[in-house]
Amino acid sequence: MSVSTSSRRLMVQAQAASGGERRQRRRRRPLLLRDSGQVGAMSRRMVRRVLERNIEERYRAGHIGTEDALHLFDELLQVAGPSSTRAINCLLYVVGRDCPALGVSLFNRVARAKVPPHNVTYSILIGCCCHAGRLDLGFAAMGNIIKLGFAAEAMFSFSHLLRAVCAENKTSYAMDIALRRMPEFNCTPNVFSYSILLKGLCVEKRSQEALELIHMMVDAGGSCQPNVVSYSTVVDGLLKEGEVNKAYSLLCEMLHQGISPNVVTYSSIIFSMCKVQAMDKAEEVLQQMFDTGILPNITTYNSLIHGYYSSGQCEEVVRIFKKMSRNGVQPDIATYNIQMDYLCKSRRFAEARTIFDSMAGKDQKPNVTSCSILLHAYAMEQSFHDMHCLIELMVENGIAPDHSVYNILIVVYAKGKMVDEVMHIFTKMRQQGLNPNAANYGTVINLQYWPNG
DNA sequence: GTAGGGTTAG
Repeated sequence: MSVSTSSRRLMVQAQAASGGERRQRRRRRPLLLRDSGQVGAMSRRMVRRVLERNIEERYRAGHIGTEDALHLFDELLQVAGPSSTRAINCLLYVVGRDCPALGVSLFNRVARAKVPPHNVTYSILIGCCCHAGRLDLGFAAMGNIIKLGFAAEAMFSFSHLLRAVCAENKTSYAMDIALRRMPEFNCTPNVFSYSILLKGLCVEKRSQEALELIHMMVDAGGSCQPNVVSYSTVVDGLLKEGEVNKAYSLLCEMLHQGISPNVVTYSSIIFSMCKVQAMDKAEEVLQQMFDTGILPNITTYNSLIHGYYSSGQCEEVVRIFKKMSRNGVQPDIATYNIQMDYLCKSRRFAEARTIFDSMAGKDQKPNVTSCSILLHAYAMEQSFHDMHCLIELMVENGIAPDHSVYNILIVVYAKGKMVDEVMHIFTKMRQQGLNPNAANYGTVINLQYWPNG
């Protein structure tokens, strides 16, 4: 399957999403070439060089937004030549980061221009395909990389694919790609590739295999030794599966290798302790962090806040908030969501709504999780009017429903034996590119609802 | 241009 042909639908979607942006962009004056007469006066090559240098400098300084990148892309493509690859990569990366589907469509324009394909350009393209949920296009692009003879240097492209394959819970397949196929192309997996596999195994609750893989890395004794990310990933996986002793042994192995735990390692340990409401132990680890000069961040504090709420120790939550404030750590969206969830579970819906409404003012716009928490509360109360208003608010603010939101709606409709509505939810999910998950099917089965039964 | 920790549904 060729990328340019099979991504046509994606391009149409991207262009529709940008609201005919391209037409508007053409009408705007160029950012750098203020007078088209200048183009005639200066040589094409000189214009190109100025533009390329400007783009690269602004990119390095982090001064290019998506809109700017789109305008600069139009300008650069008019004069682009073989030297433009680096500047084009900067622009593709910026656009693809915000709107991956648009990144794919820009790549197709690059492919038609007189700019030779480059390994980095392809890796950005593959990243866009994967983020747009089009792994098929990502693999098609990898086919092109192999044909062009870039495979040996395609580490970044492989990383994108490995991550996307693992995200589909197909870590065994990702392992086959990394450990068998990549070496066949003389592309040896690096510590990033291994970390992706380790994380994939842990997510699939195969942390024992992750442990074996990390030991395999050590035993191989090559240049690809596990680092703090690899170890923290597996320690986290083991703890989440309740393998506390194995996690502790691995931490000792890490220290023995001369690798010190960092804020992520500590936060992961604190999270596991909070999860089982071992708050005293979590506080001991927190103190150990301070003693070793590693400062907790908002993720660390959120675990503690959640732990104290779950164990009904609200006064301790107040203490943690004060401690956070003293240490200059601001609450983030997850903090507010944890608070809202606690309030909703205590049936204090109005207070939860107050937090929800105040979030935007605190520069923390509610996300799909915030909406899901509130929607669930309304569903429990059978407040259909509030549910309806909240869904409208989500649409207005461009917050796409996720599995959780749909599940709440499935429960509501299934409880009311509203067969057509339940089927409609499943259809809507698929239209949005969301496959109903085990929880969604489980909901229907648990409610003894069966469309043809 | 690639990797790790926290919040929601059943």
